[in-house]
Amino acid sequence: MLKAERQNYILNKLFEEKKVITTNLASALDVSEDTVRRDLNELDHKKLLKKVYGGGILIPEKSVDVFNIHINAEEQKKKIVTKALTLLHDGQVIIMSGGTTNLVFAKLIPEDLQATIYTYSLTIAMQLSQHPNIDLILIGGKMQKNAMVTIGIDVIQVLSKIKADICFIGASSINLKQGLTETGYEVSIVKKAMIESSDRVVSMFASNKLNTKMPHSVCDLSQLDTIVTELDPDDYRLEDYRKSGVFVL
Amino acid sequence: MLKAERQNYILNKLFEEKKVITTNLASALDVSEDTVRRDLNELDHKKLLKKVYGGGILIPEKSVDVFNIHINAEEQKKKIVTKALTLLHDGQVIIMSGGTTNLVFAKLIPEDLQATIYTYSLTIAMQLSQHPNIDLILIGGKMQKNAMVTIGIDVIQVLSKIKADICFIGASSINLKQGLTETGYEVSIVKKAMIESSDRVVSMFASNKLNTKMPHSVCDLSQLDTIVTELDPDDYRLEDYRKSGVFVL
DNA sequence: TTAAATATTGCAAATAAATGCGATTTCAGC
DNA sequence: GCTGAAATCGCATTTATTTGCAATATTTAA
Repeated sequence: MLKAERQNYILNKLFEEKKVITTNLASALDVSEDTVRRDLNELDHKKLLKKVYGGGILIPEKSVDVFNIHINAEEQKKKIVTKALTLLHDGQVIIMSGGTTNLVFAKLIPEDLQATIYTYSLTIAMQLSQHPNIDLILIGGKMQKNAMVTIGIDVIQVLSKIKADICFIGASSINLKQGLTETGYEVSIVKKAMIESSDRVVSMFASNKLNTKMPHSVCDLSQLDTIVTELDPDDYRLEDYRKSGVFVL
Repeated sequence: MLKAERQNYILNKLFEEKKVITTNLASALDVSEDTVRRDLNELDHKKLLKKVYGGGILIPEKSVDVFNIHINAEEQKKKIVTKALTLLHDGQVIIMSGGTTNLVFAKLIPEDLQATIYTYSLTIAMQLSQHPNIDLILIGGKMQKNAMVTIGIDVIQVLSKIKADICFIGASSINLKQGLTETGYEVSIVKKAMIESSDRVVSMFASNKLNTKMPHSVCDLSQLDTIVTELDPDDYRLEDYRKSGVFVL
């Protein structure tokens, strides 16, 4: 029997029975336990099973990964969004875009805030569903899969009917001349609509987004009311933005 | 029994019952209490549970982590939904309700299926966003927070405009006289709308839902085309359902 | 085809892990 | 602070794994 055959047998057995036992395999395959262990080690190394003391088990589901959202530079983001918490008040109608910065923001929204929040981001909606006092409306539409947000005409339509007090908008890129810009066309359109529907527009982003540019325009700097970064508002890198009239938090 | 299996058992028990008792586990697993304690210590150390005097409990923050979805009796559900996979075909327009059974279904939908899927469940939408060939539309509306689904007039309105080939509908309860019934009024309304919009109605559920009843009616048995349980279609417990004309898979 | 290089396998000894038991300590609740 | 239940500790036993090594088998290149 070929080694490959043997390993196939082991994997089949594993799928059938959810586990394999070293000693059983050894006698079933009529090879020594050492050989079986070596096979198990190889398969484990190839991530085809998980070797455990006494045998092997199925690899713990990898498809649940969708729900395992990784937040880059979480500490920095916490610093940013904490500043923005002061902008929240009871009774507000709020629109939130997607992105992990907004997700961190959502996590830190105080338990007792009573507000209505619209979002088209699935992750943000899931996070906010933890807040008992928030009236949460998820804006539906076609899913933009990688970003876990809805996009398209349906989203625009809903947004056009809202009148919000404030919106929190993530940013791919910002610079003095073009203002906010986005990688994707569809997202840029949705963000435009968000801005249209909001009395006050707040954008939160890390300072490395400053003075960068993406293909699709969202809005001028003049349409932003407040920007929030991890920098001190007096930082020289923000000077030009302050001068342009936007409030720097 | 492998140590890994045992620890899995403990974790499952924990998610199901929110706590585990050392002595109970010892007798259920037929090992000494010391072994159980050692397992609990390991799991505690891996932050998979919190060991307390007398047993273990869910980790306080983990249990409120919205993104950590626990699927009860996953194996049973896999068995159910695997049967239903045969109902899928390229080009279909599909509506899916929420629930963990449908979530398991979503996970098992083949990579290469080309279809349009409508859902108002955030978890299902997130799961399906893994599938490159599925056109995914999330139906927006007010969030029903505990279930992670949208509900209300907006959902009904969108559903009323769809014409789907097939819908997959979870079930809280089913019995011969009242048909499908639900715990919540709002969800029952949404499910009614789903059924209205679909040519074919499929309900998947575990056999323990058979012959139970909840306050809010969804539909008669006659409106269901197919039901899928983990039982053999010939099982005597399904006999009356078969006789009523519904197809039992 | 043959010889050297390489890979696979089984064995034995050494090592490590898992488990249960008794003695002792800690804990929760009165 | 007392008491019984639960946890910890140390230890012995069992069981599984690792490692080095030698015997085969398989591949590679001349």
